[in-house]
Amino acid sequence: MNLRSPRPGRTTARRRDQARALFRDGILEAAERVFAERGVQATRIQDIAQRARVAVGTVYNHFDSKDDVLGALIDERAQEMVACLGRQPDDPPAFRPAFERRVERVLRYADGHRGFCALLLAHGLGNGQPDPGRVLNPKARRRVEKLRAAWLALVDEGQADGALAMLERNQLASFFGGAVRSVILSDDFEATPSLPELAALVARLVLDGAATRRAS
Amino acid sequence: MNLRSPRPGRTTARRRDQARALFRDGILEAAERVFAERGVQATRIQDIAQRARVAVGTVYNHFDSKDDVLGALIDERAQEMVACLGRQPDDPPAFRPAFERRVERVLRYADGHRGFCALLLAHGLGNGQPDPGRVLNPKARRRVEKLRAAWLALVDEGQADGALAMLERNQLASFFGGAVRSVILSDDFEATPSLPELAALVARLVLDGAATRRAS
Amino acid sequence: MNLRSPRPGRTTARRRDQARALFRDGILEAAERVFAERGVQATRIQDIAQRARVAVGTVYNHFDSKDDVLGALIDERAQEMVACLGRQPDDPPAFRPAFERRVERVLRYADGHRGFCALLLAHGLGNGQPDPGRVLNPKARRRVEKLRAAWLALVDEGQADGALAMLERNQLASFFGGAVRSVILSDDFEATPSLPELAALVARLVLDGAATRRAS
Amino acid sequence: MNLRSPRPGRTTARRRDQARALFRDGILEAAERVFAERGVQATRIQDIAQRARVAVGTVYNHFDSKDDVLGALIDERAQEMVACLGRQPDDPPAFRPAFERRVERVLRYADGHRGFCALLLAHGLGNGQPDPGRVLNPKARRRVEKLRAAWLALVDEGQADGALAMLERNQLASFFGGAVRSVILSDDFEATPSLPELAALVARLVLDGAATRRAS
DNA sequence: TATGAATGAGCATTCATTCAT
DNA sequence: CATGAATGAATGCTCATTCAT
Repeated sequence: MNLRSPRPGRTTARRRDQARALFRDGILEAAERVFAERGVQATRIQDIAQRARVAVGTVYNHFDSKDDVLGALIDERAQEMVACLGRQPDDPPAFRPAFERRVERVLRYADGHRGFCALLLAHGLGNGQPDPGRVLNPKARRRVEKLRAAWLALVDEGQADGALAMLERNQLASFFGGAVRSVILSDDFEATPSLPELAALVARLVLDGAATRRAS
Repeated sequence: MNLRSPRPGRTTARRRDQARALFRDGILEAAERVFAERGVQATRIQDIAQRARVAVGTVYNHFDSKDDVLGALIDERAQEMVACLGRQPDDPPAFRPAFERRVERVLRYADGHRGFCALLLAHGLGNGQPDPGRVLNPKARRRVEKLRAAWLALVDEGQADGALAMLERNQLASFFGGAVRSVILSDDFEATPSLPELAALVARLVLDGAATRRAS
Repeated sequence: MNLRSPRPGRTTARRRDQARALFRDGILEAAERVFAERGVQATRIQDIAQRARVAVGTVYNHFDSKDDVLGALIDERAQEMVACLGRQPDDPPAFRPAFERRVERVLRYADGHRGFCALLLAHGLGNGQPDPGRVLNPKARRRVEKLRAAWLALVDEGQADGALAMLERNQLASFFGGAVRSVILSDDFEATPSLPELAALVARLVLDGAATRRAS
Repeated sequence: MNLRSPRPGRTTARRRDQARALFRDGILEAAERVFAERGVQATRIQDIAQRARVAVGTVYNHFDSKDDVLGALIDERAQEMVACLGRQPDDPPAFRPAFERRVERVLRYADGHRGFCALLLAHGLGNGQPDPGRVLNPKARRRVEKLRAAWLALVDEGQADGALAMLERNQLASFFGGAVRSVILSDDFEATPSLPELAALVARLVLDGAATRRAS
């Protein structure tokens, strides 16, 4: 029963795994685009397959179901966004400039994945609220908790630093996430030349508010 | 063929119109709930009909299609929200307290229609951004422009008053809308005892920011 | 239980019957038009009602069902066509000129009811064949047997007269009916100025054939 | 993503195409029967699928819609009927015997597809008249123009040959088509033993008429 | 009796998923 | 493993018929 194909050598196996990964990534990338264009529910597996230049069956060779594709996509992308949001070694020590840098990284990431971010944030994922409309299955929802946690960690850091008012941390996290979401979704986002400037704007709005600064 | 029996008296006609309106409102209310629970796409006409204790065909006697139900719902509810957002005669003259009052009205409205607000805002309608995922048809999208306009009007008022910084008005409108959305969607929303307090929180965050106020 | 409305006098009753008949005829006339325009199956009761400027329920006050409307229509119109087809007192005694007169009457009738004739004949009713497609219910089919019988009677008469070859009578009846049907449905029918000429053409084709007459 | 496995060999591809064609033909054949039995409008896609021993979805893998099935059916069958109607190499040179042969071929074809012919001719397609009742969509109607053209060509041929009287060609084509239709639909059609005899009858009726031949 | 809104069975069509090749 | 046609449950919408007014 096992005579037919001698166990492939390491090299062969690795090559095969690479091929698998290529297919998988291709499908995810295609899914990201089509989801962004048409919306999750309106996207048919066939659309994803076509965009990935792959047969329908192939999608099912790599994912269990349509929901699984979405789950994997969120999983992967959320992880990347969490990385952007986290403090990095060369970030300035003070909260505010570090905050700007982190927001800037998020914006830069969103620049290449606006479609995904639109979806992710439109579903309330950007700030951890419940998912209105249950578009996501429970599995996928659990996966975005990491993102919510990242926002909370940021808030905690700011409060520990003394830079943020001691308001309820969930409220603050939502407020921050919502502000970033607003900017990403704004029509100006694509047109704006400078990401650092945009990050500074977010920081100013979020930290100092929109009111005119009282003299004195 | 024009042998019609004498047209029904005014009273009869009025009563019939009232019955019509009752059915229509019942369907809309049912739709609002089911949409909120299951999401627009996942909601079947039959679900709406069942919830409204009405036959499927009856839904189609009052609306052209599923999309039309959503459109009418948005139309009606958006109008109400716009009314909340507008300045009213007995609002205080100064911008900030008036702003709090207006936000409070929005929150109070959202309290009874959280499902709708979740949907409306989840689709980016709260601040006029493009609709990621095309869940709404163009007709419905046009209808929420009124809501966007209401936010813009509020911003303009604040800037004219000198209370708001002269930042880009679209950005500010998005920022305000996003903040309110965050609060409404937050888990704490239902638990919170006092709407005025919540409105004050929103106003503080949005106008003064989340940073600790520097002494001096 | 019967005190309420004293039995109406004869005059009242007659007037009411007249009104009933008006409604009934109006509906039938409307049905004839709509059936002809859209086809039987594609016609909705509501279409008939609208055309008759009557409520849907009214149609059901006069007919049992959609099929019943069609049945009554066929019944009435077939009777009229049978009358056209029958020999009348002032028809010439010889078969051929009488035949022309009878065909002319049919054509004249069809001129005002082309829609009905198209339908009737399209369903094989003009010459008694079975109804391909079972568009008609058995009841209605039985009703058009009268029309088939009229054609057969005409054939019998011709054969008794010695004017028609002794071919199978059903075949001949179908042949005659088909020829008339062809003319009625032809695009030229409406354009043709003279009905007698057209009747003569039918007679010539049907009796003498389309071949060039051999000199001799 | 273009990592396709080597495309299947020619043999495989051909076999697959054959399978496709088998399904398609099976569906068309099933449709022909069910359409004939129940009528086009009364036939549900599910009926066709069941008769073809195929799933509903499979019908839609081969055709766009119910109308498309009818269109394809007409397209295919009309083409075959046109072939029967056309002059063939070994047809006798003289018009009348050739005409008989051609009619005989049509009758022979109709013998195996009486259902289709009933439908086709019931819709006035046998001789090009307008379609009473709009049962066919425009696409399908265009497809039967070929059949009408074939009848017209036959008439032209006969007139050029001097065998047919110089009556209006459309009228003659309708007359010929109607006569053949009458025979096919007649109850005797199935019972008749000899197709050549039937063809001769049609020819006699159509060319020489039904009148008794006057002695000299 | 006329009216017209309510009803719900019925049907065309879609699309996630399977599986033979 | 890739492929893509087959599958059939699911769903939006229609329309003949009923019935309270």
